Amino acid sequence: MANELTIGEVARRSGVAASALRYYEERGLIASERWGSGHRRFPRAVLRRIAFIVFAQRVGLSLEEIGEELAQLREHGAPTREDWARLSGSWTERIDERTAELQRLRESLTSCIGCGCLSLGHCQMVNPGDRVGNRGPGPRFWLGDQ
Amino acid sequence: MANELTIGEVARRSGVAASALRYYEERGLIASERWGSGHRRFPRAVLRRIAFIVFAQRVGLSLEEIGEELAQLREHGAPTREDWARLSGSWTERIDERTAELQRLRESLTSCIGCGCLSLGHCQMVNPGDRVGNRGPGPRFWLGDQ
DNA sequence: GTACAAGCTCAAGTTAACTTGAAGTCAAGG
DNA sequence: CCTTGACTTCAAGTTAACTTGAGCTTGTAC
Repeated sequence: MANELTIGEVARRSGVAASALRYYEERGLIASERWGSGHRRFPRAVLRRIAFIVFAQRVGLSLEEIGEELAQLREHGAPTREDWARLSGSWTERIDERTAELQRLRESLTSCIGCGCLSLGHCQMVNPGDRVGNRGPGPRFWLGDQ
Repeated sequence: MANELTIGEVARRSGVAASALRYYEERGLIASERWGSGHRRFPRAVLRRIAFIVFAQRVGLSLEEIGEELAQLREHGAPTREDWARLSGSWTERIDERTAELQRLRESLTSCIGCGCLSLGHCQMVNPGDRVGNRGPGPRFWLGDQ
C-alpha cells in the first residue's frame, strides 16, 4: 500500500467525492503534492484532515469556519492538547445549544398532541408572532428566547 | 385592530420578511386575498400557518416537505387529532435521530480531549475511512452506522 | 502498443431559500 | 392636493457546497 494516495484512493477511503476533494484543496482545507504529470498525490495524513472536516460539518460548521479552525491549529505546528480542548469546548457548546433547541421543539410537539393546536389555536405553540412581536423581529419563540 | 392584515403587519408579527412571505405564497404555502388595488390582505389565521412553517423549518424540514404536510392537512378541512398525532410522531422521530447523532459527535469530542486524537491519530475519531472504507462509500462512522 | 480508466483544468450549472432592484402604483395624513 | 411610505410585479442576484461537462493528458493492464 503506497504511502501517497491518488485522489481516487482518498475518495474511496474517505467517502468524499473527488470533486469535493478538489474543491477543499482549492479552498485551502487540504493540500497535495503533484507528480510530474500534474496528478495529485495526497499524504496519508490527509485522511485525518478529511475526517476532521466531515466531523465538523456534521457538528454544523461551515467550510469557512472549518478553514479557520484548521488554520489556527496549524499556526503552531502540531495541535496541542490545549488547542484541542478549546475547540472541543466550543463545539460541545454548539452541540448542546442545538440539542436544547431540538428538545424545546420536541416538547412543543408532544404537549400539542393533546390540545390539537393547529386547529384550536389556543396553546403556546401557535401564533408566536402575536405574543412575541413586541420583542423585536425574528421568530424567537422556539429559538431559546424564553 | 383589523381582521385582515397587510403583508407588512404579518411580517412584523411573525418576524418573517415580507419578501419571504411573498415567496411562501408563490410556493403555495400560504394564501391571501387582494384588495381592489392588488395589495394582499392576509387572514389572521395565516399567522398560525407561518408559525407552523417556521417551526417545521427548525425541526429540519424543507419548504417542499412542509408544503406536502400542509397539503395533507388541508385535504379533509381542519386537521384532525390523528393528523396531528401522525405528524407529531414523524417529526419527533426526526428530532430524536438528529439528537442522537449530535450526542455521538459530542461523545467523540469529549472522549478525544484525553487522547489528543488530532495529533496522535490512534483513537477512533480519526481516520474513519481506513476503518470504514470497506463498508461502502460515505463517511458512515458518525452517521449512526455502528 | 493500444485501449480505457483515471486524472487534469476551467467554466458553468445546481439547489434551497430567499433577497435585491427597478419601475411603477396605492393609501393615509396633513 | 401632495407627499411619503407601503405595496405591486418580475427578473436577476446571492450563498454554500458542490457537481457536471468539455476537452485534453496520463497511467496501467493486456
